[in-house]
Amino acid sequence: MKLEHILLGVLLEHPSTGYDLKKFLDNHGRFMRSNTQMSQVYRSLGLMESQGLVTHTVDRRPGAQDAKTYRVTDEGTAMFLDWLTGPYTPPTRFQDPELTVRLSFAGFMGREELASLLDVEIRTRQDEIAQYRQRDRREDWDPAIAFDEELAESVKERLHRMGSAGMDAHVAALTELRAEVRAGVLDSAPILKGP
Amino acid sequence: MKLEHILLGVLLEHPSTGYDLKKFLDNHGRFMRSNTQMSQVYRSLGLMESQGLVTHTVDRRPGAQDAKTYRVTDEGTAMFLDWLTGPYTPPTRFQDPELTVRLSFAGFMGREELASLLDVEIRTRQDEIAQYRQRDRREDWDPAIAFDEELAESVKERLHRMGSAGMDAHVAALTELRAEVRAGVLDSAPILKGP
DNA sequence: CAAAACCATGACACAATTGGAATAGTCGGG
DNA sequence: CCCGACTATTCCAATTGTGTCATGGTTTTG
Repeated sequence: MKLEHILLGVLLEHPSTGYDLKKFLDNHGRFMRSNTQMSQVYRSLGLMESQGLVTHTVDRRPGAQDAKTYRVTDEGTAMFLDWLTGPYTPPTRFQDPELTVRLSFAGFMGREELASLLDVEIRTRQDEIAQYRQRDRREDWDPAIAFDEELAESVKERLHRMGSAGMDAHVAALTELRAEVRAGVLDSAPILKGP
Repeated sequence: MKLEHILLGVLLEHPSTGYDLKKFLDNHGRFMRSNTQMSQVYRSLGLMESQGLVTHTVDRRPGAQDAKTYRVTDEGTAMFLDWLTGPYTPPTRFQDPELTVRLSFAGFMGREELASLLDVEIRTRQDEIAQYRQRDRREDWDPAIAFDEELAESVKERLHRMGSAGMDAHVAALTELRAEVRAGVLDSAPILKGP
């Protein structure tokens, strides 16, 4: 996951200062990325500005330090959209934030794009489930130092169950979402926007 | 997650070649780390060897490329154990592999160590749950480009539910495991090792 | 009132990691 | 005969991680 993409997406929703972005990453955005430092945010922002992806305007705060509000340029928007709707290669670990990040910016996608993104993910994980359905241990080892085999076995067993259950839940939730989106694609155009 | 630690742990269970390690990371170890490249494995191995954490013996394969079998040295073992039983700082994202990796090597830990590792994780996540129990949206924005608000909302809603449910399941599973381990601590010493 | 926490930016630096491509050769199977 | 598995290694650019230093105002809270 590139920090760049996250930042662009957030800035597209509303222009912010570096500090705001950092706060976002610590709160709402905490599922997108672990442990982001201030310096990373500022560095990334500076870099992106030098590449013409964002610009800033100075926000004078009388008595306090000036704040810089960043917004995305047209090139930045293009680059973000290219990434967002571009090819998605599911990471090995389904828990990795790749998909979550993209889904967080679903508002910038078309429904078909979203649907096909979900399809790719779901297919991938279903294949994995099929492939690794049965817990395939590898028995043969001889650890060189003290090793509590009983403990190791029971922890691994549970880890495996946690993983499987997690993957199942993941697929189930995405499948539901996909169904919703598919339904939306078919009859959302004529649907009115609510009360 | 340092690749180094994973590699040391795996090598402690049984000596392997770089190629074997890569295969492990793609199969059994796929929950520990995404998309590991050959080059990373070999580089890491080389580095560790230069630091005296591992050594290799050449495994001559007549006609084909020699294979190098790596094993962990005493320093390597010490360093691994230091890390494994050392302080654990839960990452922001509970889905991050930090804990999984440590748990995968539970066989090298004592039961008390394992129990306290679990305690740290469980406490951390419970606090997070308490803190972010209610979905706190941030309504105020004005996206600069086309934005499907309805879609965004429904995806975010589901993402949030997936996250919460995942976290709950995580905590529940770890709590069960902890209970097992605690029970084990109390009456495992006198327990006999089986038939 | 004093300490802590929040608001705000940004340079600099080094280590470490990532992701990818390129290179080279054997062996077994279809 | 071609392809995939097996085995190893090197190089590079780009990112990340982490941390430090520097600066100084405002708000909350004990």
